[in-house]
Amino acid sequence: MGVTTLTDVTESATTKGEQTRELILSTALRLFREQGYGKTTMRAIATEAGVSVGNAYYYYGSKEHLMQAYYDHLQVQHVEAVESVLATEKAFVPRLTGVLRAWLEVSAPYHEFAGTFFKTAAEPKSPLSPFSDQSRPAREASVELFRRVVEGSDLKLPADLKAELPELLWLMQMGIVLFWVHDDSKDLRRTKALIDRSVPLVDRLLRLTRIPGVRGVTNDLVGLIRSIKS
Amino acid sequence: MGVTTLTDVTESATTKGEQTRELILSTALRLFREQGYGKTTMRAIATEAGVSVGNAYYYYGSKEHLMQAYYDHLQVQHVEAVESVLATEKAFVPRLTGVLRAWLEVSAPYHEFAGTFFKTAAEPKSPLSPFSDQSRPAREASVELFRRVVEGSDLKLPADLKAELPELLWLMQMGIVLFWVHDDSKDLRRTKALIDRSVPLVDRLLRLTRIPGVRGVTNDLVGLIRSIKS
DNA sequence: TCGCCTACTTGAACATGTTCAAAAGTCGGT
DNA sequence: ACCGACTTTTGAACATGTTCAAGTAGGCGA
Repeated sequence: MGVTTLTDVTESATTKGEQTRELILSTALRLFREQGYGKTTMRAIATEAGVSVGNAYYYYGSKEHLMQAYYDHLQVQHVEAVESVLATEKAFVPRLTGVLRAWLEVSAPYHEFAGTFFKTAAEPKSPLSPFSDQSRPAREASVELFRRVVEGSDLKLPADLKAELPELLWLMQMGIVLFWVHDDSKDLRRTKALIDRSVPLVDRLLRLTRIPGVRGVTNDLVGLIRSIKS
Repeated sequence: MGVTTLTDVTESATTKGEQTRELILSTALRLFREQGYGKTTMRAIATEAGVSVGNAYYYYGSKEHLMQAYYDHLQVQHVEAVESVLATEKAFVPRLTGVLRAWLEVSAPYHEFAGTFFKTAAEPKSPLSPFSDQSRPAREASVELFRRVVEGSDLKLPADLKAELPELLWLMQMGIVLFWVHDDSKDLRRTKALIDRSVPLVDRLLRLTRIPGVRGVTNDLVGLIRSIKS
């Protein structure tokens, strides 16, 4: 009950129940897009889908669960959108930039109601929290994406740093998302600028780790990260 | 109406209205502490304070505004708690560590319901957002605190970096707070470890900026920050 | 004292997320 | 066809944040 999986919404259903479940979800996502999360009531979703309110709750434990499903949906779209970049670009900077920009494009239609999304995502106990158990699959899929960004690139790094880098890049993306949520500039100009300027900076930073004097700090950093994760 | 100031809750009121305002606030804060934010209803606050529900809304536009007031309260306590550290410690590492640990101590009683607080704080449009206009006074007071940490310390830094550093430290604190919110280890062991290990790391990083090869990256970073802020 | 204006207070009404006991449907076994 | 168990569906009821039209109080000028 309520265990959402990383599957496409458009997937065809088998049993009657699954059909209802997807009908409710797709209706909810449409209304979220059309009028925002806050203004979409559970009653509206139920009415629009032609079911009762209680029925929606039978399949989704809460309104937030519907948003969780939306988030998974986004994730899948992002992975799909990113394939061409990963296949084409080999240099680290355009590779990472491409992945981050792809996320921006996929998420753009939802920018307006993304604030509400992150509002609930920020709560530790919420299943929507990017650090929660429930979103582990989505998180791991995302980290895996950044692992591919690192692996397939021309970066030469000490092994220990290289191992932690995907998670650090994931964290960087969280930061960018946070910025994006607050960004109300025209065409998300500011977020795009942030990406385009911070990626080369990260690139330079990473290459600095070869300087002997920097190496000690890098080791400390890796040590800190590891101790935090355990 | 609703413009909360950075004053202590215990401040004595003059007019009848101000007395009511503070009665409502102190009652709310007490109930928040006793049973958590989520379980404290506006009706309970009103009843406990001996006023009507509508009266609470006359002074505080929403339940969130009451939390905003709580946040300001915390801020004041933190500044007070930090004075002795700033007066005593002169080296950068214990100075910053002391300030961050003081925050931890002041906030500890509220750790349990802090999650809910940050939930609403994460929403861009919320007045509680650390980036919002409404919390500008609190934010600036906090940045000012870190400016004093930097100014009074033995750090030798390039002027441009030194100018941006207080805001960067504020951002670092936001990160620590985020970690803290999710930290359910005994006695906040993990958050304490994070502080104790990351502060020396920051210290080493800052001192690295004297190395010529690192200087270029530092300049880039400062440039990025400045362009973002405008 | 009277009238009136502003500040304050009230509580019923409303909007919406959520629950739950009961009804309706489905399906395999006999 | 009927029974029984399980799944699905219903909608009224509930909890709680919020609004608002109406009432009350205090004070000030005439």
